Amino acid sequence: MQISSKFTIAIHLLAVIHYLGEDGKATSSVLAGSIGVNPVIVRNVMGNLKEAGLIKISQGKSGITLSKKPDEITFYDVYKAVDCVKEEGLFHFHENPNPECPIGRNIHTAMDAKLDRIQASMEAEMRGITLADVMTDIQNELKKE
Amino acid sequence: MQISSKFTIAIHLLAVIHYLGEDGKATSSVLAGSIGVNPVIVRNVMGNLKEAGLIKISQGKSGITLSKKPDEITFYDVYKAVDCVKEEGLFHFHENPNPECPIGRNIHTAMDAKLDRIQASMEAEMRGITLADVMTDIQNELKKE
DNA sequence: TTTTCCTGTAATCGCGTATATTACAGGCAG
DNA sequence: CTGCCTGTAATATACGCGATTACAGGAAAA
Repeated sequence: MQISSKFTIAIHLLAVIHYLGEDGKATSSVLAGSIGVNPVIVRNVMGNLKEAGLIKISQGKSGITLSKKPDEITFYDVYKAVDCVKEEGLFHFHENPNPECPIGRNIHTAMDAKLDRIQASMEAEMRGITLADVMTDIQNELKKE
Repeated sequence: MQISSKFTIAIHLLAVIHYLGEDGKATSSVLAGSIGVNPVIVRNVMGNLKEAGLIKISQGKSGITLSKKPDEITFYDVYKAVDCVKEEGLFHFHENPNPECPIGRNIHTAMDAKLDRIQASMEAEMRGITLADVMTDIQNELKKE
């Protein structure tokens, strides 16, 4: 099991948009070229990011730009925007525990809060990492070249 | 995307085994009945838990027992035992970023450590929760009935 | 030792989800 | 107006999860 690549695609997307800057020629085809996936996937992810208010899209001979500064865009924002993990939560609970069994009819109550805590801890870590951190690391790599 | 129910099945399994106790008639069929899944799934999960040294299995007219005390079995132990999340990590990275693009050829380096940190934070939380915590909550629920 | 039940495991099936791909309608910029 | 781009639907393919059947082998109990 893995979290859909839509998440890393979205971060990559934002990084390229920021790198190209205001006047940049960021289109779904250009972005798809850098990321190595189909342009339609990029357009879908772009749609998610737009709904979440992270980017601005203009049509025609366009130009896609960030709506916020890189240090205001957290991994959590992106993760929520692309909706990789559904409402039911990160953990798939087996659905038919036996209510005739003392464990079966209480296992859900006993575990739900604990699973939520685990997921919350992951999401908290995500709130502490921003697009700016990624850009810094990329620029450090580029200097080495 | 969700983490396979093998994880919650495994916890449920351990809870029933502990509840039935040493002389308990815990077999894959009995366990499957409480959990509400196919016995073969239970046997596979049992195999994982056995490899990880969490339970002892004897064949014939059997009896499955815990190898450790409930407060020595953490969620992390179980999660690792059932191998829900593969070696490549929790996040699925898009596989073909373009090396001709300055972002494309550095995005992996820039993100890997960050993704690991997120996963590590989740796993750390898991180390702090044990089977004993689950048993306590279940017993509290049973008292209410 | 024989019987009986249980585990271990392979093979197959159905289903849902991820990603790719094609196609086309609609919108904005030049 | 024209050309390029986005938005989105429809479809195809691949893969993983869980269900199910089937059977070989082993250990306990008689």
